[in-house]
Amino acid sequence: MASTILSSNASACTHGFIKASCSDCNLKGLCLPIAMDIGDIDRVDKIIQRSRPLHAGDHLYRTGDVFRSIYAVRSGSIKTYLVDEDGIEQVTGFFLPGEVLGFDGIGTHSHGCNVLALETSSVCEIPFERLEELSLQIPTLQHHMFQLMSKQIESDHQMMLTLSKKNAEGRIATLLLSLSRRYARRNLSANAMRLPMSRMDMGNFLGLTIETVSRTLSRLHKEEVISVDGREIVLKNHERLDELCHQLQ
Amino acid sequence: MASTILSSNASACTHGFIKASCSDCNLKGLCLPIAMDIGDIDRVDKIIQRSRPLHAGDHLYRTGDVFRSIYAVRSGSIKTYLVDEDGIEQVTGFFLPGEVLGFDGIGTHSHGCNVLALETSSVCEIPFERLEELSLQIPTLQHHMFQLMSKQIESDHQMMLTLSKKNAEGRIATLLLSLSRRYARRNLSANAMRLPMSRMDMGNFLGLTIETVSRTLSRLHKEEVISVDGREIVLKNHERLDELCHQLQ
DNA sequence: CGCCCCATTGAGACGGCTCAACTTGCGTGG
DNA sequence: CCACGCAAGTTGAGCCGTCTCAATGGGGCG
Repeated sequence: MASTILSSNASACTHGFIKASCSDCNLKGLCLPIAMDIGDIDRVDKIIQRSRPLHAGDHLYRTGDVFRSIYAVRSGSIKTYLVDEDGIEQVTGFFLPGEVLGFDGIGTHSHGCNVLALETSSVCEIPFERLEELSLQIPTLQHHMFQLMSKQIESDHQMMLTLSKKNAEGRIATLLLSLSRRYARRNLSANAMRLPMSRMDMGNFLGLTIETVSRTLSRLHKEEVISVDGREIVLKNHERLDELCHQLQ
Repeated sequence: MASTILSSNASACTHGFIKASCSDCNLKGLCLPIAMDIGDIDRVDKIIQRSRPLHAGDHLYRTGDVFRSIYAVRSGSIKTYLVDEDGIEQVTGFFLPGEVLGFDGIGTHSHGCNVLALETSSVCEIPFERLEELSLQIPTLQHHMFQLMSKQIESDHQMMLTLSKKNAEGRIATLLLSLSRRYARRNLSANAMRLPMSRMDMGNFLGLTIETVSRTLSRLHKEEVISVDGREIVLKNHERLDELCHQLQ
């Protein structure tokens, strides 16, 4: 509950999408380089388009849409997912405020996945051609773009390890700790949180059925490692969760 | 067998690591942008370091090494893998001639994975700081870098789908078709190939045990979808492999 | 030859999936 | 206001695919 209040405060101050600017944004250390100087921040700020909020279930873009922009999440939460030829879906990531998405599709000029808001969310749209031009002029910005993409690749590789080697408990624990760390980075509680996604989305992302997700959360609750009430989660034993992360198969 | 000869010919003409240059290299359309003009290719060529070949089992770099360069494979084959705190390994990719690796570690300034030659291989080392400088001057080069990283991200996401949703046959079929397409791009046979990796590496990459890999290959052989003789593989029924790729769980 | 590594094959165990029943919360409409 | 339907989540029982453990075969090399 506490975290809900905090996060709606946080979004309140970024929701004013007429006046908002990067230099005022409390997320700027996350999506832009910390070391970037104020003049350069303003140059980036000028190309960014702040649109009205997305509602839960709204698509930001879909597979095959022309690639024009990347996006920074300002408030809410976003999931990205693939749909293959047979309609099989794979959730490929969850994105929280301060995180940047949309790097798929630079290669082919059309987006390679679907992107959807899990709750009311707002994003900053960054037209990619203009960002490229600016990156030619601002070396730290070019470097920052490489960094963001590099981190995405590293985290995708960690996910491959999770999917390939861990059992159900390890996968759930890994996701919970990842969310916890990402909330903490924004000075929100590392322990109490409201999950932005359904059991279905968690299971899909982690390669598990919703029944297994549900059973695993119940077991962790019974063992007092976490406490679960619907989407409200409290992490009660980080050490134990860490151990579970390294559990195999 | 035929493919072995072809590929050793291909490496013969790139192995001359004293005179080799990007403009002579028959892989240049793969690792450098096709549209790049000759003068710019020469500027890239000047910063590239061509070192002596790696032998099977040699590491190109290891987790924690200072990040200085990215690498283009000229001949042979390379695997990248993570090792987590408990020593669990996860193979995160195989790289063939013309493919570029090493994008991990831009963010943290130290490499996030281990990289090892599966057979005698040679690589072009591209010092990253100088590449960044050049990218500021050559817009197509900057764009190409973004494209390469974007494609890496997209293929990692496909891998997440494979690991999360497909059964053993689907995973094997997906890997075989991926290798086949990548050989074909270099004008090698799309059907007959020699696998560069052991069953162990295949299994590790695909989240399967070597026993399951072996059994699955044997079954596909018996059903005449492929023919297997150790590491020599012939794809005999691409359509059936395609079907298997979409098989679930 | 004997050793080691890699691969293959078989038998049994087990984790997560499938199917199914039930609960809970929420929005709609009588 | 309650009845109803619907979506999301929980829980149980049984099944199945892959893992584990173990034995065996073959190729390269000292």
